[in-house]
Amino acid sequence: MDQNLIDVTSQIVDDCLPGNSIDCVILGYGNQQLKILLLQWKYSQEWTLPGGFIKKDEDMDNAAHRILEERTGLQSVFLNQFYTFGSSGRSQGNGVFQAKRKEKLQKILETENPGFMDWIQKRFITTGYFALVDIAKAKPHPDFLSETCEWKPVDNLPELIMDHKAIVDKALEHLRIQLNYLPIGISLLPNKFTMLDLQKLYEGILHNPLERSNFQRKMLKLGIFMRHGKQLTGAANKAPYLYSFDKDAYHKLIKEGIGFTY
Amino acid sequence: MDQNLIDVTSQIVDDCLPGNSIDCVILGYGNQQLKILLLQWKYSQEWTLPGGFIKKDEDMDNAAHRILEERTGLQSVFLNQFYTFGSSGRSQGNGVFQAKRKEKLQKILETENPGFMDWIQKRFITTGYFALVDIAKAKPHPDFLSETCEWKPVDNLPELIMDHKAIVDKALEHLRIQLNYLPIGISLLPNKFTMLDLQKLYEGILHNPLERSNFQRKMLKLGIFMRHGKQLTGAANKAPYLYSFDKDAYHKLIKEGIGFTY
DNA sequence: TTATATTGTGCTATTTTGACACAATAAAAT
DNA sequence: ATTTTATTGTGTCAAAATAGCACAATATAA
Repeated sequence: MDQNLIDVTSQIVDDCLPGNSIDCVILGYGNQQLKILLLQWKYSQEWTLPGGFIKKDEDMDNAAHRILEERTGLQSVFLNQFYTFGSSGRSQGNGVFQAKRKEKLQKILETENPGFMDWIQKRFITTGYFALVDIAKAKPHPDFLSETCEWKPVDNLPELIMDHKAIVDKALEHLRIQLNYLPIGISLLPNKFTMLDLQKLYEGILHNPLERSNFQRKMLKLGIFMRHGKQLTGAANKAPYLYSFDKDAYHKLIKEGIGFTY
Repeated sequence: MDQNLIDVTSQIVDDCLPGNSIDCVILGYGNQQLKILLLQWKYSQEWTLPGGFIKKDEDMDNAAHRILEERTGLQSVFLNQFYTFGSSGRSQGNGVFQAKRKEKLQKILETENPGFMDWIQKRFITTGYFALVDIAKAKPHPDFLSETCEWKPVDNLPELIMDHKAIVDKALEHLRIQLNYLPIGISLLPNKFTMLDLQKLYEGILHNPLERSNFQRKMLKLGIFMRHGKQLTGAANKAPYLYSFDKDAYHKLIKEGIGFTY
C-alpha cells in the first residue's frame, strides 16, 4: 500500500536497538496554559507521546534530541532525561498494537511488514525525556504513524495509550521538584514576558495558586531578569512591564541552585 | 572448569533481556563515613558496582530489588531509580571485557561459554538504582564473577570499570538534590543515633560542613524525631541524647516535602 | 472626565537564618 | 575529692526572608 511505510519500518528494525525506546514529554506554554505535544495515530485516532527508537550506535541523549527535532524542528532546547519505565506489563501483552479490536493501522502493518510487527510487539523499556519549548518556535510534524501532532493543555489531556499518562505525570512531578532548586522558564516563555505570565507558568506546574505581589518580588530578587518596556494590551488598566531572562545570571544561578539549606 | 559458571551464565543468556542492565549504588553509613558497596572481580581485581540483568518477564524495579537482596540479603529498603546511562560508547568497544590485556576471567568465560561472551559484549543500556542501607544489617555476598564484596568510603574509592565512577557521581548528585526537599536517614542510620551522627551523614552527602547547633535545631524542628536516653560513650564530656525517627511523622513530611516556596 | 481593572511598590508582624555565647555534664586527670 | 577537658543543649540577637494586606499609579473604556 505505502512503500514509504515499508521503508521506514524496515529501517527501524535494521538500525535500532530492540527493546528500548524513548518517549518525549514536550511541554510548551501559551495562552497562560501549560501544554504538551501529542500525536494522534492514523485510523485508530489514539493519542500518544512523541517517541522513537535508539540507533545501534547512537547515544541515547542524541536519540532524544533527534526525536525532538523530528517532531518540532527545534534544536538544542532544554531536554532532560527523567525516568525509565520498565514494568514488564507496560508493553508486553498490553503493548502498542494490542488493542482489543484489531485496528486498521495494525492490519496494514501486519500485511506490509510483519517483521516490524514482530520487532515492535516484544517487550520494550522506555526512557522518558522532557523538553521545555517555546510553542511559537515549534513546528509540529506528525510521524509516519500519525495523522496529527498537536498541543494539548496538560490539565485536559485526551486518553493516552499504554502507560503514557503515567509518563506524563512523572515528568510533571519531576518538573515540580526541579522548580524547588532551579529557576525555570527561559525555554518555555517567549523572549519577553510579563511577571504574570511567569506566575501562571509556575502555577501551572505547581498546580496551586501563588500570591501575586510576593511572587513578583521573590522572582525579581533572584536577579536573573532584565526589564524592558511595557506591554500595552488595550485593556482598561495599568500595563505590566515586559521582562526577559538575563542569560548569564540565569545560568550562573542554575549552577548555584536555590533551595533548602541546613 | 567450573560447571557452576557455565550454568549461571547460560541461564542469564536464556532468561534475561539482552542489552539492558541494572547497576546499584548501595550507600551505607558507618564510622561517621558514607560508604558504598563494591565488588572486586576474580583474577583481574577490578572494582565494579553490584549489578545484574532483568529477567524477560520481570519488572525492572523488581530486578533491582532482587539484585540488592542477592548482594546484601536486605529486602524492602529505600531503593530508587535515578538515571539511565545510554551512551553508545559506554559498553560497546569499551565494554566489560574489553580491557587492554586479555584477563584471565575473560579467557575462562570465552572458553567455558562463548555464547555468554557474545551476549554480554553487545551494547548495554544500564539503569542506575540507589539504595540507602544500614551497614550493620547488610550481609555482603560476592556474585559469580567476584571475589569480594566490600564497603568502601565514597570519598576514597578505588578505580572502577567502565563508567561506574560516573554512575556513582550521578547517584550522589541525585541524593544531594533529594536532600533539598526530603528528609533522609531513616534507612541509613541505625535505629538510634545522635544528632552528630545525622549531621555527619548530611555533611558526607552534601560535602560541606554544617554549623552544629543550628543544624540540630533545624532538624529537631522538623518534628520527625523522638528523643530517648543518653549515649554514654565513656568520653570525658557531656553525653548526647539518642534519637530515633518518628516513622509516621517522617512519612507524612516526605509527602509534603520541604523546600523553596514561591 | 470618570470609572475600571490590574500593576508596582510600601508596610509590618512574624518567622527563619547565621553566628556566637555559655552553662551543663560525663569522665579523665590531678 | 576536686579540677580539667571536651562536647552537648540551649540562649541570644541581629539580619534576612516571608506572608499578608494596603494603596497609589496607570492604560483604556465608559
